[in-house]
Order: sequence, then C-alpha cells, then structure tokens
Amino acid sequence: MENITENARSQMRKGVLEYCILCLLAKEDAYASSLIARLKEVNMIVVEGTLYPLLIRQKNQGLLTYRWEESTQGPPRKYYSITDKGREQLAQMDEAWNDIITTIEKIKS
Amino acid sequence: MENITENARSQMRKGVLEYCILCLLAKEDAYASSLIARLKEVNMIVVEGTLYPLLIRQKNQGLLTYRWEESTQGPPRKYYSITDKGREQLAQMDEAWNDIITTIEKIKS
DNA sequence: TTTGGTACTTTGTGATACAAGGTATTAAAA
DNA sequence: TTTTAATACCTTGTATCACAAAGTACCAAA
Repeated sequence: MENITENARSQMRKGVLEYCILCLLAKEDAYASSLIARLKEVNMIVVEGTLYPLLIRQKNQGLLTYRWEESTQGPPRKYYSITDKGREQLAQMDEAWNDIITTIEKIKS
Repeated sequence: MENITENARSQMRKGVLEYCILCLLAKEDAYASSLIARLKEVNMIVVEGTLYPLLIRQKNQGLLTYRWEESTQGPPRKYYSITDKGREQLAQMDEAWNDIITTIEKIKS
C-alpha cells in the first residue's frame, strides 16, 4: 500500500533474478556475497534473504553444485558452479527472455 | 515439481503482465476478454483468473477506470480506460523495464 | 425452455521477493 | 583473555502474484 512503482519493479525482478544467477555462474563460479555485490553493481538490488533460498532451490533442482573454499579473510565460502542441467535451463531461459522482450515490443508497436 | 522451465516462464511474466496491460490500454480502451485475446496473439498466455484480479487491483490503485457498454452479442462488457495516474505509472514502468533489459545485457556481456 | 456462447468473478494453492532476525568464523583491538 | 568488527551463511514470517478450477449472469438461437 506504499510505493506502487517500487512494488512493480520488485515484481518485474521476479523470475528474472533466477535467470541472472545462472547467467553469472555460467561465466565463473562465485559465492553468495560476491553475487550480491555483482548484482548491486548492475542495479539489480537483492538482499541476502532472497538470494540464499534461491541458490538452495537451484541446487536442489540440480542446476548448481557447490564446494567449500577457505578464505584468507573471514569464514569459508560456499562457491557455486553451474551444472550441465543448469546450462540447459539457462538456454531455455534465454529463449523465454527473448520471447518476453519480443512480446513487449509487439505490444508497444 | 514438474517442468521447471514452464514455472520459470511463469515467474518471468510476473510483474511484466501488469506492464503489458497498461501498454495495451494506453493505446485503446478494451475489455477483459479482448485483452486476453490480444495477449494470446503475442504468446503471452494469460487466463481469466489471472487477468480479472489484476484489472481490479489496477483500478483500485487508480491506474484504470471502467465503464459498462452494451454488446450486440452477449452480456455487457466492462471497458477499461487508463487514467492520468496510470500513464504516469506506465512511464515509470517503461523506465524499470529498460533498466532490467540493460541489466541483463550487462550481466551477459 | 433448453442449449451454447460470451463475459465477469471468486476461491484455493504454490511460488517467490523481502524484511528482520539469527548463527558461525576469523582477526584485530581493548 | 575478552571484546569488537567484519565476513559469510541461514531461517522465519509476510505480502504478493499467476494459475487452476470452479461459479454466476446475460443473451440469442434452436
């Protein structure tokens, strides 16, 4: 019941966020905090409480795996890697994303 | 727990759908069934149970108004129009949408 | 008066972003 | 030794939303 625009932005992020994670992990392994930092850089604001359950979901779906790695500064980090199944899913999401962009273009034309 | 891609597509539509409705109504007034037909044309599959509550929400937010119009075939139709406030919201959603596209492009590059 | 088409509405469910809080590890400061 | 600060991971409760599946109402033709 507050800023409806902010809510709209939040809703638009829904689903796209999952796509972003797969995109990022397709390029290199990463741990949660570094993913958050990367997403902040590109103005995709995400909080921990959103990202951690998302990573767990994707891992449970077999899209990701992880390994623990020591850090020189602070506690160990959980590095996530994309799996073959994750890359397949990413390819399908690429298609879905392009479809949506096309749809919006059609609607606006 | 079935087709995760279909679920992902559905999640991607979330929020974007609200945007689509404003885009369509910015061009011309329409009633629910015609909006559904239009969205099906552009492969944005939407069912009644999704669209009707959405229209009611947007009307309650002051983004839309409606009027009843007789039909030559069948029951009267509820024609929706976008309001000034709706056009403001649409402008902000244009911006949000372009931001997200830019974000994905950055992430994929 | 029944049937079929059109149109609008409601209810229940599952999925998900977010806010707010918590736990655990490490190293440096008090 | 104890405290503090930084880093990193995790959980719980809430609100929102798309969807499936139902229902209600109007109208015209058979």
